[in-house]
Amino acid sequence: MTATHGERAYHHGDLRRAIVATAMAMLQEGGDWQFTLREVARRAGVSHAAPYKHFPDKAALLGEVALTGFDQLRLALAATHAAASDGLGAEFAAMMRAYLAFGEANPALYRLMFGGAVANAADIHRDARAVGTFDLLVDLLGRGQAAGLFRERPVRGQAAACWAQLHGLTMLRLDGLLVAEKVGENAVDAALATLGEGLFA
Amino acid sequence: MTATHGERAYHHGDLRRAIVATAMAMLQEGGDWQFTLREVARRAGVSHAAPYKHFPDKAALLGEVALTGFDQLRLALAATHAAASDGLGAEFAAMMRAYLAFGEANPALYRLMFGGAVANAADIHRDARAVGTFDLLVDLLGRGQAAGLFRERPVRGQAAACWAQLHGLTMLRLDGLLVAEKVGENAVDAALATLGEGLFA
DNA sequence: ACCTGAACACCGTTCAAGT
DNA sequence: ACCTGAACACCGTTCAAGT
Repeated sequence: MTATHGERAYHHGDLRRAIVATAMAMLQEGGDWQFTLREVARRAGVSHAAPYKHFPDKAALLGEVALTGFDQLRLALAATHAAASDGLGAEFAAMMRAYLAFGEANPALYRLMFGGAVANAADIHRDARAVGTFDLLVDLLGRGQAAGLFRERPVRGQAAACWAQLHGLTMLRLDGLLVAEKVGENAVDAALATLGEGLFA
Repeated sequence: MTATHGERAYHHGDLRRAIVATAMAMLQEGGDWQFTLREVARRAGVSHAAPYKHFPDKAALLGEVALTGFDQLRLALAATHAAASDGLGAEFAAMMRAYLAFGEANPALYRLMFGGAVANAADIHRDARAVGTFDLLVDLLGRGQAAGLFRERPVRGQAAACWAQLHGLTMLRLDGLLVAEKVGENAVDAALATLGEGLFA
């Protein structure tokens, strides 16, 4: 009411952002990424038709949420870079841990990001916000090779190996397939050790 | 009509199997695993309520289909074992290739198997039909270690590393994230090479 | 024993109409 | 410009009723 003169922008100013935020919140609560567009609208306090003024369809909202997830993942990985002062080996280990921690902390969001249900998955993943995540790996491996820490191999291939290992571990764990009884204790650590033996010079 | 005396077992004998087969066929056609229970019934030539006489709900059918997929995957991997006569190295390479080929040939089915939409994913993946797939890897790595081909490490940890790498590569490729422009040519081969450098003695 | 048809509560999406 | 309410075509699921 202190704004220009009583105008309240109809609803609350930025419904688009509110919808994305609501969807993100719902992903955290239920472990399921299968939220419903109508419930998002309900929780945002608008009619079920309102979201269509901001997104062409549900898949588009899923895509926007996925990109927000990539933003968070990229920032989480970049933070380990900023905090690393014990050398490249420690920085590498911290990045691996940060990736796995993100998947464990955001299971539904992670599934959504890679689940193929988003609109034009190919386009989403070509987006700079998603590609940037991969580039952090490429950069780190490149610096590691220059320092003699990693074997000299095509760096994007090494990055693909790291990414696939991290992604595979994350997904298998979300599916409950890395339980100790089947795969042994500390399967994740063992798998990362094997990856390391292939990377370190 | 040559059967006992004109009785045709009402529909066609084994609706349960027909439903699973129809669902599998639909997975192959559309690249999408989001088939609808009503359409499965339609294509099987029964009412939309009929499947409920054989499955408690849709998730149960998804689970049955997923297990059928694990049967196929396990058989595909076991076939490489039977055909291998050029030593363990070749057998290992053949198994890696067979796994990746399965994912590429059955994208929707593969997504369903690991997508978390099935009923009680944890139970499904504890099923012998699914665990057997992993055991093939464990067995091969065990024989390889005994022969001095692979480094001596806890074999289930090595198997987890292989599985995660294969699973990650399969999923990332299904998502279109391993395109050459971003990750370099032959990213899959490069990633497998890095895995090999961590495994081979 | 196995299947059908109508019914219920829900979706995603569209569109004329409201402010 | 932004949102609502009713409407349409679809789902998953249930249940009395048919053969």
